[in-house]
Amino acid sequence: MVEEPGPVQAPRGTKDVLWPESWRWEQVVARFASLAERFGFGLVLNPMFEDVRVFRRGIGDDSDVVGKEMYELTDRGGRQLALRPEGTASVVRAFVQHRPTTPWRAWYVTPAFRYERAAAGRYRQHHQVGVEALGTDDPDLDVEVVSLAVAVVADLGLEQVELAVNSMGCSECRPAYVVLLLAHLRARSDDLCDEHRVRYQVNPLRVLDCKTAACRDGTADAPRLVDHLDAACAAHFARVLEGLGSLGIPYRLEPRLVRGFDYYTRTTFELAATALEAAQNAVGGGGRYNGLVEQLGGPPTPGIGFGMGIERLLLACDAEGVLPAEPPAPDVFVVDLTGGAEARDLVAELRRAGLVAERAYDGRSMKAQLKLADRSGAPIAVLIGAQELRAGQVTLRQMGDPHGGQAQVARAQVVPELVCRSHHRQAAHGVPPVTRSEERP
RNA sequence: GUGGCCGUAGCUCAGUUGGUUAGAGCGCCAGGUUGUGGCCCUGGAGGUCGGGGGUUCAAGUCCCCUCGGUCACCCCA
Repeated sequence: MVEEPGPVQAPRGTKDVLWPESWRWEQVVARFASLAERFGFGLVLNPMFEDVRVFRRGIGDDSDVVGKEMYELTDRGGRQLALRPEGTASVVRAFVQHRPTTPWRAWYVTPAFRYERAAAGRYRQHHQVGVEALGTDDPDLDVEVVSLAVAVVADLGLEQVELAVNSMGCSECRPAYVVLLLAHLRARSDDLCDEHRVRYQVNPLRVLDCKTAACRDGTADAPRLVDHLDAACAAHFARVLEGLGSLGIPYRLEPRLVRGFDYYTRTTFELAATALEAAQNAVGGGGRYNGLVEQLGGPPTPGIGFGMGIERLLLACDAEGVLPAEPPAPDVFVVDLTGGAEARDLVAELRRAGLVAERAYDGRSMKAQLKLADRSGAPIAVLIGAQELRAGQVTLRQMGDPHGGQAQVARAQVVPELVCRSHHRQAAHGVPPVTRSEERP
């Protein structure tokens, strides 16, 4: 086997996220964690690969994700494994295995792997944050879960996001509806798009979701699932919509919304970023899955959850010009003209005192070091030259000040002085300093 | 997985009907200023022209394959 020469690059559909772009990822995860925990969800960590049956039984063998997009592998012990293509099935598997007391609310952040043609906003390894809530069918919980998803996008600063909701019914009422739908599709099959004209029986619900003009037309007067829910599902859905209305959450009732996983029952929803031009504008989606726990070998247990794609959330932020990469600047930059030992010791002291301290290396010229200090964004530079060293002092230089204000400070006073200045600056920016007892008269 | 478009410096891009040592801006490094950043000036480093094969006296340019990106379909985050 002869290897290709030249550098090796990240596999197709994967990417490296470098600083400062990765700072935005930290923001998304931190803000999501904060909100989810405010809603009572606790972090759950799952393996990135599972027994392949977790996904076959959970998501459904006929779904595209399981049928043709899974990364499957056999390990050295002959186990049939798969990289997780989404989050829910693994979390539910963990629920069945550990049986935490219900209602059990868990949030997660995880990579997800799907073998598909890569494009903007569509990766072979993407990343999701999400939640799952198991143990109650109360429609008020549906409202909480949807409102959490809406709160997350709002917290990022996104405004152009639309919420679509639907009800998929349940195993009682959906089959009867599918019969009605099939009858309609059979009668109108000539009007459907090329693919669905011959394949509408395979997954009739999916035809409703088809974007082609033909299928749109051919299903315009098709029976709607929301009109054929049984009494219990209809009451549940009505309560969900009432709750959304009561909380002032705008939504669009979307009877054609059909999601790709087989486990959904009753409430389903999707968040679409309308600022995104590309087809990949779904930033999140989820719904209820009242039969999933049983399918994975647990007791009958209702559940609901959603997942959101970090890459797509960030693309949407780009499109709306929110959440720019603005990692905080260091508190101080140490410029040392005496060989570097002074900088070495001072940054160590400053960091022990809790400040973010930077410095230059390789004995660069003062001009070069100040240039780095400027670029770092640090508000203050500490200058240490031969004069300062002799006098036991340092020079504090105000960066960003066109007049370049400078002051001499005794070497022994540098750390407390800079800690003090840092606290004042944070207070001025509305960030509570670590200690503020001195502000009480 | 199917079809279209695109791959030239770290980034954004020029590069004529194939024709000498492949360019610009920004960024980076150094100097102008033997202790002062941003602005300016000068200089410098940096390129397997995505990779491989072919056509040709000659390929960044044409052809084939391949890898990657991207758009549509599909599917979804």
